[in-house]
Amino acid sequence: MPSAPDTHSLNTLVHKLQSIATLSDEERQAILSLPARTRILAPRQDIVHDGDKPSQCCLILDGWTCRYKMLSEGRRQIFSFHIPGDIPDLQSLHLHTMDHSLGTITQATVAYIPHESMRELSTRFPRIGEVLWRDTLVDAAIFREWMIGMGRKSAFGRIAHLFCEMYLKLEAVDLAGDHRCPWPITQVDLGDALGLSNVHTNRVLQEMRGKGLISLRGSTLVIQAWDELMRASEFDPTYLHLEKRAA
Amino acid sequence: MPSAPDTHSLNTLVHKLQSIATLSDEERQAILSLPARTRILAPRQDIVHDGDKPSQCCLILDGWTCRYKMLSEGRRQIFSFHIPGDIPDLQSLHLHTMDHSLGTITQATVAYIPHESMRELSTRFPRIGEVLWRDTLVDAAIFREWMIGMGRKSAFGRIAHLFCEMYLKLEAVDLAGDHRCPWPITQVDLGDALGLSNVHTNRVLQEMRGKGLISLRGSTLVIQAWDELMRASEFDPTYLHLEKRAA
DNA sequence: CGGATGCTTGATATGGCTCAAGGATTGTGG
DNA sequence: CCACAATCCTTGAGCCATATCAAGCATCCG
Repeated sequence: MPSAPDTHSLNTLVHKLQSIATLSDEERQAILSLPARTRILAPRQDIVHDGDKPSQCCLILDGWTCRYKMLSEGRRQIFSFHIPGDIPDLQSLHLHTMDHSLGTITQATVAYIPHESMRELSTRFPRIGEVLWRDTLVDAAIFREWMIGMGRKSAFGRIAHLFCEMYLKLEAVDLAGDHRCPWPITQVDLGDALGLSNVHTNRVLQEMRGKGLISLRGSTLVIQAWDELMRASEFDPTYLHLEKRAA
Repeated sequence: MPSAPDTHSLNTLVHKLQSIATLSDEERQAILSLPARTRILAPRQDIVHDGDKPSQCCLILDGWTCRYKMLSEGRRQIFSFHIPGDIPDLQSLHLHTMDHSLGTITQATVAYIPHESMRELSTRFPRIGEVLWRDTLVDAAIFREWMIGMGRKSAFGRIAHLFCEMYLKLEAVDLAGDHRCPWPITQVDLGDALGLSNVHTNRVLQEMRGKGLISLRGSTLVIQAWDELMRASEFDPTYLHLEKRAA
């Protein structure tokens, strides 16, 4: 019996999970046979809204999404950016009411997987349950790292740190390499993620460009001075808990 | 066969888990038969250190602890405060290297439970595994809420929000009531948790006292104006995902 | 009673915010 | 392929919330 072709949409998930853990052939097959309904969503569109009680989770196949919460007077906090392979609302499996929203940044292709199927899978293959749990724990580790930035780092350090983080996350699922990656995040989004105003975000980015540390044009980020950005932002990738590191 | 007396140290855990989920008698019994080695630790002492690879987790029976990370030049970020019933390093079950430290705030009594026993328990009682997973998800929800504070709220709002949060967490395990709770957190700790200097923390606390919103003396916090603090900090307890709410 | 720890105060400095406007890109419909 | 709208980026000026530095005071505990 031939295995599913590499274009199978759930391969995206297998690939991602293998970046943070090891799976057996049997487990891989089990994941690939999950039921999934695929949809294409426009940019800046909500997938799940604060207060919802979802009965499915959402696997990102293409495009970027973010989790965020709106406050009074139009203030917004973005908690995380998500890329293909991520299940940004995996937590809804065990926290039944959403305490924040999930929306697209770019146009995005997503696969909806019923909670019921995820639960069955975790019961039949406890190891997969553990890996999914692990994924939500890595999410939490990233939250903590953002807290360090917002609590104790300069705007420069926060932005540099996020560049390093997203680059490694993209690289782990083969969406980046050579210190170059897609960057569809606007300066307003970036500010809302890092607790900065758009004006200040803009000025720091110009400083980075001026010093030749990065180039950021046409939705592509090039990290020209990786070591310098890492040093300046006190970036240590341990918290990403990546299992396999690129060469 | 009589059930374990209420003084059984693992009752602390059962009590806490029942504040965020429902357990059957059988599950309760299974938790109570976990093996645990109990120790008393001095204040300001590390329990697990950044970089460790623990083989057990640590249930708080008495006292307060916090998770934190040290940065260059003595800067520190505290990620969370933990109280009796919490297992602050539960994540080490699936993230094998600690990316931060766990230490005591006050003198504390802790019970060490081997990872192996936790894994067995989760396998024999998948429902308990789910509840533990859920607990780590609530942790992450609290991280997100702190991110909102540090990214988008004033010092006043952050402190007020933390007061509301800790009061409800303590109340959920019967350690607070009547808008009064223990508060062993120094002003330096509070600043390190919320991304503030100790000087500014002090001034905001005085403002709160001056306005008659709180009283904070001798390690006891009294929230005199609950509604006002909730309003000013945009506090909405949904993110704590408490199952049973006090009357 | 003395040392340690934590709290309070004043003075000064600054990183980042707000407001406001103009310029550059990008995507879209004709 | 152009024109226009929408979105995003950039710039300047002024200000404020919070940081830093430095010292003295209060409280707790052995």
